[in-house]
Amino acid sequence: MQYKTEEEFLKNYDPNKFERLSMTTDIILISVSSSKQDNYRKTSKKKMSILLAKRDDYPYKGMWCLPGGFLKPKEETLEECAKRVLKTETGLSNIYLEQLYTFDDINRDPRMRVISSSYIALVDKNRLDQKISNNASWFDITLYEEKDNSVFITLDNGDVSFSIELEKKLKEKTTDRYKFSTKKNDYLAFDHPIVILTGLERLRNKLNYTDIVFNMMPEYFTLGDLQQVYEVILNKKLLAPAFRRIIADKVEKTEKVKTGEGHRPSVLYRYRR
Amino acid sequence: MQYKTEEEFLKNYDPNKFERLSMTTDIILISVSSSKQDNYRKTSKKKMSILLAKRDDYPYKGMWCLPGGFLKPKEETLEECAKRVLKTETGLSNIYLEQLYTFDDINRDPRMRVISSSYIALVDKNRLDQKISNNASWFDITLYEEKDNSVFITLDNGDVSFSIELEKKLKEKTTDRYKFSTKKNDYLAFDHPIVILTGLERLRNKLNYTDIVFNMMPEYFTLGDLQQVYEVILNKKLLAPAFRRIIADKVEKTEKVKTGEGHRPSVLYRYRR
DNA sequence: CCAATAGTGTCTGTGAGACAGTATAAG
DNA sequence: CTTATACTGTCTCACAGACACTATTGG
Repeated sequence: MQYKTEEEFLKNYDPNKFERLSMTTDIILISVSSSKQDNYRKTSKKKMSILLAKRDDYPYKGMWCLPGGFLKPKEETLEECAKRVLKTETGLSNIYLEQLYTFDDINRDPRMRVISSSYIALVDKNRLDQKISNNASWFDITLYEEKDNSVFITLDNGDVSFSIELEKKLKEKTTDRYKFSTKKNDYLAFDHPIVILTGLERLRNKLNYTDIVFNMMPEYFTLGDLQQVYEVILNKKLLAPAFRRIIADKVEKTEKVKTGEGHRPSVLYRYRR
Repeated sequence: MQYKTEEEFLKNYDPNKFERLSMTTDIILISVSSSKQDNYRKTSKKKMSILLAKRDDYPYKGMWCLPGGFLKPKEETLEECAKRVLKTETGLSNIYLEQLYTFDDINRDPRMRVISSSYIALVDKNRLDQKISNNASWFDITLYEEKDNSVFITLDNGDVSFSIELEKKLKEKTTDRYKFSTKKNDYLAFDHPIVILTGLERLRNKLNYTDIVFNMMPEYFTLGDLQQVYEVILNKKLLAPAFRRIIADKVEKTEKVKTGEGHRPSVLYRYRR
């Protein structure tokens, strides 16, 4: 049928012309936590952690998954959907959010075709430690990569601890994009191991050329703390002088000082916007 | 209702539990073209171009848009959908493809809620110059950015030429992600000006830390050609010695030579995988 | 020979890696 | 005074920017 005007066309448009599907968002909420050491002099060790929720219904009942939810197509954008989920899980609404990737394997959800846009969210854990919803829990996450492209994710929430094995291969010779496939996983639902790995990889990359890290920091922090956050995300030790040179113009010194650590006090800095 | 097993749950699952929507893919097919100069001695000037299709139906009838199509949820992934579209438009099926971003403004399509995952595709234009479908056309694209964050896109297919004005602002203080908004546009359908800009930005970034550029090159090329491709994408002049140092280990010299240019012949190189 | 690009040699400045050294609190 | 971290000075090396220089072709 031919219409004369766009208005007329739209009035007669049948939205069922193309088959439809459901969409969800999955959120990788990342934070860095400190744990006190036994030796009173030593600084606290930092660990990266992500929030996981326990599935209390099928599919993947009893397994852990990234917080997420179905999109309400008439009402919200994907980012708004992600914000809604974050609000439910953490009580907070001003959390850094960034779209990561849209995962769309045909059988990634056994119920039906569901395409999921994943988001990275970064937060300073101290902002919400008591508020998270009771089906969710923080897991310390450790990556270990072998030379043969095996990748191991270890997750530990102090109560449960488990490992997942993935394989990493270059998708094209001419790109940086990796294709991950899960080799051994009895604990994480859906394609979430791959989502998590993709998210951590993005975070690692962005650390070097953005100020993204300050979304995970409190207002006042020492350069030692900041360096430890870098180290735990990049999974390698950095040298203090070089690190300080690099971030020098991103931070500003304050009058405050952090004392009581059993050694020389550390000046508190602030993010310079 | 409670089910005992996942199998039982799935058998009784109602896919209409969550409201559904349509998805599309949009493809930014990018290539670099040469145009002969009047002076026989001069090397050909290179331009970046993208493929646009003319809309022959509402909405946006008569305007230009990125090639794209609706996803068939039961049959294909987004990438397969993009490949299908590319095959129709160019006749080729082995084109570099990479997911860019999922655009999801609620009213981005006047017909109904449509979420679109955009893909970047790179090709050597010589591979397909005669094959493209007849509703599509290559447009040379030029970006011009003013200090006040205005961005101008100029598109020219030799027949039509038009400009679009956008505004660019940082989405968050702590990220590199820009938010674009269209200020003046009478020629490009949907949110495609923003999609294009996002795509070109991604391409520019990736040029520096991947081998992505070789997807746009023929098998044999001179370093001068390669440098010109870099220059047209980065929109700035490069110095030959520095450029050659940087790409030295990505390419390998061949026995072939390009002659007949009115000046010293140039050695042909090949991508070193 | 001329014009234009191809390709190389080398100086210089910047900035990261490395390491040694000084500073300072708690106990 | 010891221990552990905070913080700084400085050497070196790698490498990008810059520029000058040589090489080679078609006309």
